Amino acid sequence: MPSHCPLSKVIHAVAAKRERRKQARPGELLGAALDLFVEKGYAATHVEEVARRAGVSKGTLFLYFSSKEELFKAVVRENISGRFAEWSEELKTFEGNSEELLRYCMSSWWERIGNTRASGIPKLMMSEAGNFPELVRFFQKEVVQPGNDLIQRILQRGVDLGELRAIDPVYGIYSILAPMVFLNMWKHGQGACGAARWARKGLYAQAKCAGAGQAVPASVQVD
Amino acid sequence: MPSHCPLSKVIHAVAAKRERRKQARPGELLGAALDLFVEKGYAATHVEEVARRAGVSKGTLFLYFSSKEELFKAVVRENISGRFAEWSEELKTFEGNSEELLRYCMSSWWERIGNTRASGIPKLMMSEAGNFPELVRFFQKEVVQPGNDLIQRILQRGVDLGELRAIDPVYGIYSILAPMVFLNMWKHGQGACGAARWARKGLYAQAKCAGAGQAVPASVQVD
DNA sequence: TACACTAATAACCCATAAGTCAGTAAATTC
DNA sequence: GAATTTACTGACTTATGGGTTATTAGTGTA
Repeated sequence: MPSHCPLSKVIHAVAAKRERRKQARPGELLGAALDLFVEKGYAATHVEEVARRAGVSKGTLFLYFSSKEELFKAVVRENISGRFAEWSEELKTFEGNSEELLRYCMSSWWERIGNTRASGIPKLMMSEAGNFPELVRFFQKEVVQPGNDLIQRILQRGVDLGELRAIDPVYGIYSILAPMVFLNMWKHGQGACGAARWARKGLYAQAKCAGAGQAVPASVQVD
Repeated sequence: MPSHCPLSKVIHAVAAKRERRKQARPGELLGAALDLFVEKGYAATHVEEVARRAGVSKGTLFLYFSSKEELFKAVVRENISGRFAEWSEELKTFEGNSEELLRYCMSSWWERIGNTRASGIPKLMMSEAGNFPELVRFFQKEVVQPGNDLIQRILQRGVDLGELRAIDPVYGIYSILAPMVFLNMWKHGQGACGAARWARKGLYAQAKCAGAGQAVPASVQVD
């Protein structure tokens, strides 16, 4: 390469010139943010890195999201709580008995959240909640509470149809959520630490023992 | 309070004057560090706060520990890996059958680690390992590997005495560790996030189902 | 009381990362 | 094609936190 042609110039020539794509930016930023939050956690993810991965500058990120916290909330809404309305609608019009409905809900949870990048978010919340109380409040209000309500409606529907006995609703919610949350923690804990690897076979056996093996589709590859 | 007597002077008078206690410092610093690491995680714990809680300045902390990383390693050695030698000795001289030995080991693990502040460390490692690979290497070498070896020796002893069949050692180690690690994650995940609270009853049932209910003393209060 | 030794401190340095803003250039309008 | 709008940038500010060091002061000895 001739000396009058510095490397930076070449790189600059290759790199895309600055484009104006107002429509696409938020989605690209949310995608990059989800990747990094799940991979490194909330505190360890830096907004500048998110911006870089989305192909924009840090300033541009703050043009679309007013703070790191708002960025995270938007990620959660896009990937988790935003899905609840859809489910709620499906529940209203579902034809079929309670067993079918429960199977359907578990399957679609797995397809839409459990088996996607978004499944790292609950693990992140459990790991870092102690340091970010505002995020806990948000997550509780936006995810935990609506999720509980949804399950409770499913159970109530079963009771009303005479298909389920009138079990303590709290216990019913636990019974459904425990294996789901558990599988999630499991999935995202394993790579993190050698200690987790100890527990693989044993924990999977426990999950199956508690019924998760049936509830979650066969496509679940815990290993 | 008269104006010639500023508050800072009063506080200074009440605060202990700077004492020279070379013997006591390391222990006090390690204690404070353990508290904060378990409560807030590795990254979110600041050395200055550790020093303050131990009643010294930040400079003094670095007099006894060369870096934050060394401080953390010392905490792990003091509270976890340091105990292994003791156990190893006990194992050599233990009189009794394998069932008694296993029960004894589980009980003493619970007393010395599982039911103490130190039990938060494995949870911390699983949460933050992704961001601190050097700590993972350390933990693997100093805790995971020796722990595995210890259990394997116990199992081998049982096989040699004709009390246990020659099970796949990897599987044997899993079977013993899984419920222990699991209970630990459980214990330290619950306070952190609302999501954890979903799983309480369900997970405890699973732990019991996998045998942890027997292995761990009745004093275990998961709630 | 004087002196030597060293535990302890507080002010400092430096790197990092969240958030800001004045300026730049791509689109759009006339 | 000149004027206007606005998506975008990168250098800046500010705060924080790990680590260093010159100085202070407690303690033991003569």
